[in-house]
Parts: sequence; C-alpha cells; structure tokens
Amino acid sequence: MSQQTLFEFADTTNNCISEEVEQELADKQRQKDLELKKKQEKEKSSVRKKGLLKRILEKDINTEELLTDLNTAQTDAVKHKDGPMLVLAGAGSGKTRTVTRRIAYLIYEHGVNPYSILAVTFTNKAAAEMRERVESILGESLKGMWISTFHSACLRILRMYIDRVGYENDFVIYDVDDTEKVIKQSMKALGIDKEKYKPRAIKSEISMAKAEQMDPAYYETVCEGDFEEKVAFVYKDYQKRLKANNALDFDDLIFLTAKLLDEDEEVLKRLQSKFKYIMIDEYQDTNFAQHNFAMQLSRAHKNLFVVGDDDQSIYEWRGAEIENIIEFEQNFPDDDVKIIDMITNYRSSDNILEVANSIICKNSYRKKVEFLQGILGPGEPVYLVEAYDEKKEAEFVARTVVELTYAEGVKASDIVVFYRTHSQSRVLEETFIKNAIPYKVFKGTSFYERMEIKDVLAYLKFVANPRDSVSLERIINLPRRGIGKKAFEKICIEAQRMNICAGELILRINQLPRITLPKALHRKIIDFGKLINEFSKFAEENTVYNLIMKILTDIDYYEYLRKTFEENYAERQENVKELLSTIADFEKSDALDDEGRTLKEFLSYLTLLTDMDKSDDEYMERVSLMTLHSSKGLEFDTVFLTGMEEGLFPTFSAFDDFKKLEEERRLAYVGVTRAKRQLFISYATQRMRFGKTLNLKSSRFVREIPVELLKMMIAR
DNA sequence: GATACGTACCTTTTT
DNA sequence: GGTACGTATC
Repeated sequence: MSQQTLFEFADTTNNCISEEVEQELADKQRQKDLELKKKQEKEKSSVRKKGLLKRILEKDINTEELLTDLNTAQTDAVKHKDGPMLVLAGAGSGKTRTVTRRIAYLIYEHGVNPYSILAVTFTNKAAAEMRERVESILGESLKGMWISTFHSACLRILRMYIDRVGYENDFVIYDVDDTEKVIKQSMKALGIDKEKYKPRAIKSEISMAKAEQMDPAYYETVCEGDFEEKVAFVYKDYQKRLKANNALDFDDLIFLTAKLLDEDEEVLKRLQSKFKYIMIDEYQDTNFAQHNFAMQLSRAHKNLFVVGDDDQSIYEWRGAEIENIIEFEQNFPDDDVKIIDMITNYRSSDNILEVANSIICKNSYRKKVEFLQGILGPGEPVYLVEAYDEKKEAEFVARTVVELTYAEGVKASDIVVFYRTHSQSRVLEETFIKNAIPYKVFKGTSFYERMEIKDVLAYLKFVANPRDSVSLERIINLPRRGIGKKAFEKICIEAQRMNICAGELILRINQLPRITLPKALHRKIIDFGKLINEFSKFAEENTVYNLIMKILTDIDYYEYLRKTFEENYAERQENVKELLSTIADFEKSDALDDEGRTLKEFLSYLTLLTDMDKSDDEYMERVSLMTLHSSKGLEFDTVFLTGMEEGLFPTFSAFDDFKKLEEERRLAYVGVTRAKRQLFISYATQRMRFGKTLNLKSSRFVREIPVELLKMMIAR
C-alpha cells in the first residue's frame, strides 16, 4: 500500500489507521535511537568488564559484605564451592537471596568466571529476578552468565548442536495449540478415532514419555494396553511430522538436549568444561529428563548445587519426580553430598506457620523432619470461614476485601484469592464486579493464545520457516482469499505427490513443472506465494517490528478484524498493538545476545513467554485471583484460601491415590505459606458443580488443623 | 462457507 | 451452568 492511500484512509476512516501512520513515521527515528543505544551499550559493557576484573584482581571488593544478614544455614550455602549440594529451602526461607549471594560469592571470593556459571529456573520471572539481583549485588551486567529457564537454556544448546541428533539448527518451536493440531493430523492419518482417544490425553501421554526421556522406539517396547499402544503409533508419527515441519515442541527442547548429552560425548565434554558451576532451582519439580540434564552436565566436576523444597512439589501430575530431591544424595554414592536445611521462615506470622506445619506433618513422604520456624511472633489469628454456598463465600471475600482496603489500609495488590480450579473464579469475579473491586485473574497463557495474536505470529512463523504447515494452514485463507479447506487439502495432496512440503509448493509454484491444480486455485496460490516471498525478502533487511507493520498493512489486518468481530474488534486491535510493543521492547532489550535478534529468535522468545511474564504494573492496585498452582513462589500480605471442600480440594480423583493425596496436601501447604500477615480459609457447605448442587463438607486438610489454631466464623 | 442448534465435557499447566 | 466442538442446513 502506498503512502498516499494510507493517508487517504487516515482522513476518511477511524483513527486507528492514522495511528498506524504515526507509528510508521516514528519508527525511523526509533530505529536510529536503537542503533545509537546499541553502540553506547557496547562501549559501556566493555568499560564495565574492565572494572569488574580489576576490582576482583585487586580484591577491591569486600566479600564479607556478601555474608551480612544471613543465618548459619544460608551462610553455609553461600560459602559452598565444590561438590554436590542440596539446599532444602522451606517456604519463605530466603532462597533467592541465598542463591544470588552464592553466585556473587563464587565470582568474587572464589574467582569463578561468570561465563562458567549456569543457573536454571523454571519460570522466566524467576530467571529475570535472579539475574537482576545478582547484577545489583555485583553492580555489573553479566552477559556471559547463563541465568535462564530450562527451556531457554536447552534452546540455546540445541541451536548450536541439534544437527548432531538429526535435526536442523533453524527449527521453530510449536506451542500447545500448534502441537495439538499436529496430534490431530496424526490421528487422522493413522485412522485413530478421536472420540475414543482424546487428542489431549494422547498429547499428555507423549509429554510424559518425553519427560521420562523415552523416544518413540523405546516407548513402543514398554507401552501396555490399548491406549498406550495407540499412543505409541501417534508418538512415532507425531515426531515425524514435527520434523517435517522443522519444528520442536516444548518437551522436545528438554528431551532432545538430554538425549544429546547422553549420546554425544564430544558435546557433553564441551558443555561440561564451559559450565563448571551449575545451579538448579525448584528441584522438586524436575522431571527425569531435566534431572538427567543436570546430572550429565555435572558428572565430571560434580559442582551441582540444587535448591528446592519437597513439601512444595505440586507438579508430579506433569511428570515431575519428587524423588529427584528426596533421594538426591543417592546420585553421588562416592561423594560427600552436603545437605542444608533452611527452616527459618522470614515471611509469615507464627499463627500462619503453625497452620502450615499442622497440614504438612500429615504427609509421610518427606525429606525434612523439621518444620518451619517463624521469627515474626504470633500475629493475627487465622480464620476459618464456613459459608452456605459459593455465592456467600464470594460475598464474604468481597466484604472482607473492602473492609481491609478501606478501614485497614491494606493495598488491593497485597491481597490474593486462591482456588483449586479456574472454574471457581467465575462467582468471585461476578461478586467483585458487583462490589466494584478491581481484580486481576491470572490464567495460564491467555495472551499468546488469543486468536489475533496467533494470526500475526502464524504469518511470522511461516515467513521464518516455510515448512511450517500448521501456520500455513492458519494464514492461507486469512483474510479470505478463496483458498478454503478443500483447496488446502488439494495443495497438500499435490505437494505430497511431488514429494515436497506444502509451503515449498506455494512459494515456488512458478518454478515447479507439471503441477496439476485447477486454474483458479493456481492463480490464487501464485498471488499468495508472491505476498509471502515479498515478506521474506523484506524480513532480510528490516526489523521484526517493521516486518509486522508491513504484514498488517499488506493484508489489511485491522480491517479484517473489524469486519469479522464487530463487537470487540477494538480490544483485539489493542492486543495486536500490545504485541507490537512487546516486539519493540524485545528489539532493544538484552534478552538475547546481539547476534540472536533474528526473526526466529524472536519467535522462540515469544513462544517461551507466558502471560505471567508481563509487566507488574498491570496488577497494581488490583486483587489477584489465581489457582494454587500459579501461586508458587509468590507472597501476599493477605490470603484467601477458598473452596476448601472435600471433593474439590482434595479433588475426588485423588481420594484413592496416596501419592496424589499427598500432592494435594502439599498444594494446600503452598497456599497457606504464601500468606505474610493474614489468612482466611473458607469453604462452602453447598456448591454448584456441573449444573448440579452438591452438599459438601469441609476439606480434610482443614479438619486436620487443630481447632485451637483457628478462629471460626460463619459467613451469612 | 456461514449459521444454528445439539451434545459431550468438565483438574491443576512453570515452558 | 457454561463452553466448545461437530454436524445439519441453507
């Protein structure tokens, strides 16, 4: 679209287009700024590095400072240098502080090169926090040090070496949505009835197999029963399809890295000699492949420092193995494994801790014998609230929130409401709206799963990787260009006949001989191919940001949104704009090294990002609503633990399974230990579930708490 | 290819 | 009670 037509649009239609123009004009300036900033940063970091080295050599830094305000257990952990160590860090025991100080201590006191340190966490948020805190202690930007999530660490390793396990280095990552589509394709091709076998169940079984590092061939030999047999077929075909699309799923990132370390001695040696000090956070949540990753990398030097809390293991249902932490020392039969118990809790009042301890002591499979010890004194009583039904419960929460925020001056953002399942948020939300209480629901990965975001990303993905047939299918008729489902099928069949992938057929249709497709379709494909080829060419010389701007304009995406979603198109447009600002941030951030800021890297980065990683300011002055699973690692002044009913929490499905029941109990423990000052535990005697009203009694977890620790209330 | 209705389902989800 | 998906119909 030419400049002129753009301006014409701007004059005659709504202001979104003129904003677009403004953005485009501002963009040139932005790019200049970006280049300037890059230059400055490069200069700065070289100066900084000199400073750091010099200071270390001259012992200009007082390492004793790194030990101030630490208790004995924390000091021991911080000072530890070589050999395996397990730090059992109870809830609120100052784990992050200990880990970050230890990294600083390694560098300053022991002269370890930051380049040799690998620190792994599970969430982007935890990784960012750790990096930030280490950098603030050291006053340096530590670009050479790997502080990242399991997935991004593995991503970086695979980008370098994946060709050694038979893949190509420029792979893309498929998210949950994409992989489910591939599973469905696979089932269809194999003639497996998706009514009888749920694609999601198969996906999760494959996920479990990968967590246990079983490849399709091995899985085939150990699968048992009808369902697993079907999974074995799908697994094999699914991997083939991913490979044909030049794509990996989330689990592959870990699975293939572990496999690489197992099978390629040369790569293993190289990585072992790079990562001389390895730290893993939340070790109770590692699965076999992750555990193996850690063990392999540290096998030569044994400098493996793991932190975790078996009492907070809540992801066994996803393949995490609590044994990894409980039986940690058995991995090192010939070594002295040091174990540190951090049981002093700096977060919660004694009343809250007593409740927490009384819950967790009912579990039998535990590493620790001791319980959390507080330092803050008894504090407020813990309330147990009985409500007639879920509505009354929600009203109680709302009323109390209003009281706390108005009368007691508690900030809304310091209040959280926990529940076992997302479905419970509905009543709470309705009640909060009625009472004009600002709130924010935390839900898995909602933002990047929004349709409009996935549309835009699908264009990018296909441009980056023409073999990505999942993305192709999404965009080929978006906006409508007369290539529907049937037409796409024809294309796929034709491509298969010619032994190429659909993307290649589309992009190279002019050079392909003997193609037999209907004339009209042929024409349309040529047009579409031209469009994509133009994008690819553009991508080579422009930033991702500009590429998206071009795509949005060329396909007239905002117009498409307006036509398709009359009521809420503005919101969807907002989402796209938010994506654009994320990209702008990405381009100037140091999330990746300089060379890695390509389209593919950007896509990987986005795929590995979740809603939870978005900036905090969105949650300012709002009450948080989230599942107990999402709560791990967080803390709040006031906690409402709702829906504590037998059958809901613990869920019915855990009743007959000892291990599951203990995991549920740990979940309750995690919830309680999030509270700093005030804790309200509540249950309803009656609750609507699946359209039926159930009569429920309070959760066994509640009844296990000695009555004298609770102040009973009835919510009317 | 869009719409309208019927029916099956219904944990938790760091990436 | 709500939804998400599949099929019947135009």
